[in-house]
Amino acid sequence: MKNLLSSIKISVPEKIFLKDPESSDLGKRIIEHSILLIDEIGFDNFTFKKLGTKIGSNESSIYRYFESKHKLLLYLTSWYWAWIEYQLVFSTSNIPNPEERLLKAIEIVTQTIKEDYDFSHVNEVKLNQIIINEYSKSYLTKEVDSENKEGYFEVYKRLITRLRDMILNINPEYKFASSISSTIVEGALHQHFLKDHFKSITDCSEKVTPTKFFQDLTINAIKPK
Amino acid sequence: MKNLLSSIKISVPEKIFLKDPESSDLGKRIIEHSILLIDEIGFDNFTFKKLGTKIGSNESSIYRYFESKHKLLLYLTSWYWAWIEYQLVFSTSNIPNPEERLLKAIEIVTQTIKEDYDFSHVNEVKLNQIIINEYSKSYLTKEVDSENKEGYFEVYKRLITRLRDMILNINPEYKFASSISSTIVEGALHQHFLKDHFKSITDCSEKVTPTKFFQDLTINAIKPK
DNA sequence: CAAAGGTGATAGTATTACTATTAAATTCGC
DNA sequence: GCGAATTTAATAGTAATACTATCACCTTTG
Repeated sequence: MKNLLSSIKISVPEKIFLKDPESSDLGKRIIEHSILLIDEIGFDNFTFKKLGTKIGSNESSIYRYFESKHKLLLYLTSWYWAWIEYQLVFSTSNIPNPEERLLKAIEIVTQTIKEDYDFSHVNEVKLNQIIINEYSKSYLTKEVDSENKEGYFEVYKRLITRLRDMILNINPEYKFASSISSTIVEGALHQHFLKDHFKSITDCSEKVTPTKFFQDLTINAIKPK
Repeated sequence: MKNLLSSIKISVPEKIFLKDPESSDLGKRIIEHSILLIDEIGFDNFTFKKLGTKIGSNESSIYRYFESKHKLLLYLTSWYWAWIEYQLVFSTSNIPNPEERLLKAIEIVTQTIKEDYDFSHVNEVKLNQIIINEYSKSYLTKEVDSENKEGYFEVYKRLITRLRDMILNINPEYKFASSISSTIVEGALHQHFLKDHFKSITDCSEKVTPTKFFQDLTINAIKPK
């Protein structure tokens, strides 16, 4: 898996960046260190000036790649979901049993990333933490609708659509296939957050994973009555 | 209901404010118009200066009530959840059947507020919209843990605990009572957001409510096998 | 070898999220 | 009803943010 992943290129909607960060050394350093810095100080406290200092480069140079820190967040989140989508497609394609396939898919979208896949300059463990802590901020804005039209959330929506199709494949009569899919993906991030900060309102922990919870929930919900 | 609600006082953790906004005319205007303004321009674009202009008062006067706009958001969200909790307790107390009671509780926490209850100076319809669009921002910060210790999220956690207890009352063996409760509350906000901005990944609409989805989901999940 | 593109350095702007100080208005205790 | 205390308003000021603009240098490429 590791080797295969290192050789493919994750593709992110082009309009998100001004200049493709994959196209230069500076661009890759921006991605690499923005992940480390956002994980460290949080997106709210993150600035291009601080990032410039970290990578020994200039604020103005970073603006040549991303027109704002918000666009950089959109880039990182799109990259993450594209990476998850790749894993999902790859690891479910050879499972013939629809229920088994769905369980695997739920595992992929709800698990904590524990291992750094060393996908070039991206630290996936820390990126996963950023998604848990900051993903909502990428769409909870007054500009969602226009940014959605620009296609900035395509990857995320496509991932949820794939999950939905696997559910409908098991039970085409289930009325809430889209809603349960979006609930699984968003809800898993939330449960991960709760187990780190609000333990009293989750059953999830190191032993009981969000994966188990959502697998159980989904199987019971979609079974024909 | 309306009359009853107008006569009780919703109580918010004291440490959230510097001076109780309920204690003065200016305080009430701050609450009233902050709801209108945040709903209008979004929390990110909201400033005390703009609010001051709206209410014909001064920025510095608002700082006497709240030490930051973040604290004001915590106040509004605590107020909202306390109000929901009150409705929950009130409207389930006389339902003897545990399953019926749970279904009612899910209805309360997942419904859209469509009617302005005219609870003094609070516009509940717009406050509900603010919760949908901004609630996550109140806890997705680097300061969650210390603010949690201060008790700023008590009301929210208590509400989820109440839901959990109703579920355990039906099936004490169900392993994920806390997780499903937090998923219902958070997930309902998310589904409301999706139906307004990302229609393709939800089944919810004007006709199919998040309430129906979560009632169906929960009943199937918690039934003893 | 010259032109083009990429990067770095510096400066500047409007706005934000506050703090501090003082003055004016209002309310309260007696 | 008056003086004291509290509340509010007005002004000014600060450090940081989220950029934009300009220019110089350095490298790559045709």
